[in-house]
Formats: sequence, structure tokens, C-alpha cells
Amino acid sequence: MTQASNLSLCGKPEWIGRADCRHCAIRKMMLFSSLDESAFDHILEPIDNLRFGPKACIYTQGGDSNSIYSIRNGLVKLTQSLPDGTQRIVRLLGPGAVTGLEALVGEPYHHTLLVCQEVDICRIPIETMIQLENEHPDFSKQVMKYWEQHLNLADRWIIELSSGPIRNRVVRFLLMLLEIKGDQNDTVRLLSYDDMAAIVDTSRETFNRVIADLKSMGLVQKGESPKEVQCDIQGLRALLAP
Amino acid sequence: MTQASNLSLCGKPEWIGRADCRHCAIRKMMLFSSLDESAFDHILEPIDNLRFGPKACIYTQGGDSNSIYSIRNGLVKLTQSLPDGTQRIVRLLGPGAVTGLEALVGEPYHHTLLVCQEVDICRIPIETMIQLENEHPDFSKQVMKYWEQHLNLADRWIIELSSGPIRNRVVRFLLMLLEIKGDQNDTVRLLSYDDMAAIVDTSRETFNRVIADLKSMGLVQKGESPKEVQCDIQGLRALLAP
DNA sequence: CGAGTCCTTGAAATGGATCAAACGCTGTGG
DNA sequence: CCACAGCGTTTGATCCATTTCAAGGACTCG
Repeated sequence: MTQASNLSLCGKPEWIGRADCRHCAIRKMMLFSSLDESAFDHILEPIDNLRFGPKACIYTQGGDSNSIYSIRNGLVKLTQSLPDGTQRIVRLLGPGAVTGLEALVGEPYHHTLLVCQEVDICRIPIETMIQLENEHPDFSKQVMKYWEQHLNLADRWIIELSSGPIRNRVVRFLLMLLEIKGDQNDTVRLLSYDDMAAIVDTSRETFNRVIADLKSMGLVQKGESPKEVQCDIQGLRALLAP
Repeated sequence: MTQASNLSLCGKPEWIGRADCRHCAIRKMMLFSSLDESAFDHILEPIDNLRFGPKACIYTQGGDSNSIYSIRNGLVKLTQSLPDGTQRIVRLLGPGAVTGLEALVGEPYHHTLLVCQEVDICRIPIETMIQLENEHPDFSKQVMKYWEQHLNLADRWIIELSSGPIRNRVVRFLLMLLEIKGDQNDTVRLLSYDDMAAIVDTSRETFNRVIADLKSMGLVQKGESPKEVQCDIQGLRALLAP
């Protein structure tokens, strides 16, 4: 799998426009929450607001890192692969998350970023990040919080999604998915079974069987559309306790 | 497992002395590599240099974070546990690594830090970190590198030590251990089998059997002391390739 | 020397992988 | 509007890797 072939798979983004950070409705939960409106007065490099469809590839492992990304809406997966071909999904990011931080320390991208569910995302050139760090001393604090967030997610991925019997992993995955999407209700849109299997390091078939079990136990029910499910959060948690 | 009981297990450190960062022989590879000697002229809070024996507990998950630690020598493990009792080793740190960074963002410690092999470590109060960050603007850059280092290790833990068949994980673990200890030769001191099993999420018995296999293939050989082994690095790598 | 702790090995039980085939969508073209 | 192709999901049956249980061995410390 060469880089070129990867890039060729990359979806065509829809350019929504120059991001209007000043009036961004959700700025408080985003990267720029610590900045006041005037900070955006004389930004040299433009921040673009983009939309990508499912399966689009936003950046590629090993590729030149010239921007970081802030997710306004949707769901993306970070995958990593080893020289010997082993590949795994190492993170799932939803609204409010920031990715591509390695750009700030001069590293190429460490992951490939692929869209799971239609995503609304802002691309911030590193030049802009550097500028903001210089002009607003507190901004570094905010950035450090995002490093910490990634590290926490990675740690959770290890204990919650990569340890113990598959059933526990699947249950924790469902709970995590509910958490990532942000809003309060108990329904989620599942990913493809191949993706979900890659997340908990199992086979599509096994993942499927576990979900079937949970359905038969009444802990997971069909939702409106196919792929939508309604979860009994307490019940799922209870499975983990004993 | 209450916190109190954990703390009671904590080993008694040997206090070596106030750290003499200025003349630290290995400063170039450590946290303070970007600072010049004069930076240490008027540090308000003291940096202590400590030594802990195997099984000592240096800090505890959920505990008040008031210092970060810089490892000069030895080997420590970071473990994390879930409310339901699941527990796993999530990182292994050797010479040059820094841990407890969450102290810098006001979080309690996210892990429990336990000694695997006798460790020589410096404890740096967060006040000192804040002071250095204020006086030396570039210091934040250095700190960010350590966030990145942890994140890289966590990612590697996911793909290399938590994915695929156990044998591959064991092989990758051996290679990683060789890498962590830093020096160039191909011998390592193994950890306890329970620890190593917890690292690759398997049972002690299975881990043991895999090692036995590798020995019979001649890829791993008994070293001087028991626990010391000599590895055929190329041979081990070759196992992963096909 | 004996007790404790950790390592090693064997045999049986099981969870999960793999292979194979059927099913059910969704979109396309006749 | 229906038929069919294509893709992803579901289910069953078999096989194998890994876990678990059990017991014997080796090293370490007092």
C-alpha cells in the first residue's frame, strides 16, 4: 500500500468556506475556546471549513504535516500501520476533538485519518497555530490539554478496548461511542462491522455475534434506521461490574 | 483495593541528594536538555534525586499530582485500573523518560507508577516546572516533546503489544525492551512473567510457552544471570515480516 | 534446611478465528 | 416496477490458539 495509492483514495472534500471562528457557534468547546474574538483579526493563513463524506481520507500516515484539524461534527478514525502490514484503528474522534498535533512538533503525520460518518471539520495551518501561540501565551495551555486528551483516549483504548474478553470490549466500545458523539440520548449509529471489529481487535463475525447476544438480552435494540441502535446504558454497565 | 492500601505498599526510597542538574552527566538526553546551566541558579523548589528498589510504588492512580519524574536509570511500569477491577500495564519507561505530565494540567495522576528494576529517578515539583516555563519560553517546546513521546508509546502499545497473535506481541515486546533500556547490546533482563503477561494481555503460562518456543528456535538464549537473555534481533524481526 | 515465591510443563476445556454459504439491503438498468 | 448485481451482514460448522486448572520444579531468603 503505497502512499500514492492511499492519496488517490482520498475523497473530494466539499469546501464550505473560510471558517468564521469569531462567530463559530461551538467555539466554546473547540480549540479556540481560550481566545477572544479579536484574536482572529489578522490571521495570516486562512482556516478552512471543510466537509468530507464517509471513507474520505483527510491525511495519511507519514505524510507532510502542515495543518491540524478540529472536528465540528461527525466521526473519524485514526489508523496506524506497521511496516509488516499489521494495521489497527487506534482512536475514534468526534465533535470537539483536535487531531494532527504532531504537526506542532515537526513530525510527519503518525496516522491515517479516515472519515467514518460525514464530517464537518476545520483545517488550521501550523503557521496559524504558531502565530496564535506567540500572540496569546495562554494558548499553549489549551494545546497541552489536547495532548492530554489524546493520551487519555489512547490509554482508554488500551485498557477498555484491547484487554480482556471480547464481550467486555464490545460493551465498552458501545458505551464509548455513546460518549464520543456527545449528545445525551441513548441511540447511536454503528460503524461498519469491519471497522468495529478492527477497533476491538477481533473478527467481524465475532463482533457480530456479540451484538446479536446483546440484542437477545434486550440490552441493545434496533433503532429507526438500520445501523441505528438504542442501548440500555445501565444494563450494559452492569455487564462489566461483576 | 483502596488507595491507602496501595500507598502502604510503596517502597521506601533512598534519598540520594539534591539533584545537581547543572552537572548531570546525562542532561543532554533528559528533560532539561534545552536549558543552559544558569537556569538552575535560583530554583525555588528543590529537585530531589531518589533511588527506589523493585516493587516500590512511586505514585498512585488518582493521587495528588505535585511532581513530575525524570528517569535516569532503571525501568518502571505505568499501570491503570478500571472501576470494575480490570487492570493493565499501559507503558514501560526507561532512562530518559519523563512521567507524571498530567500534573502540568492540574490532573491527578492517571496511573500507578511501580518500579520493575531498581531505578534512579529525579522528582521535579510542578512549581519548578512552572517557574522554568515562565523563565525559558523554549522550555514548553521540550515539554510538548514529552507529551508526544508518551502518545507515541501509547500508540505503539496498541498496535504492537495489543494486536494480533500472542507470539507476535511477545516478539515485539522483546524488541521494545531492548530499545527501552537504551544501550546497544542484545541482552536484556526480563521482567517477571506475570508482568510480561500483563503487558501483552495474555496469561503467564502462554507467555512462558512462547518464550520457550523462541528459545528452542535459538532466537533467545540464556544469558549470564537467570532473567538475563540474549536475543537474535534480526531473527526476531524476521518472524514478524512474513 | 524449609517456606515462600516464581517459573515451567502437561492435559483438558473454551473462546474466538476461519471458512463457507445464505441473507438482506441499495442502487442500477431494462 | 421488477430483476439483478454488488456489497455488507448474518449464521452455522469446524478448527485452532489460548485459557484454565493442576502439579511439579527451581530459585531465594531467613
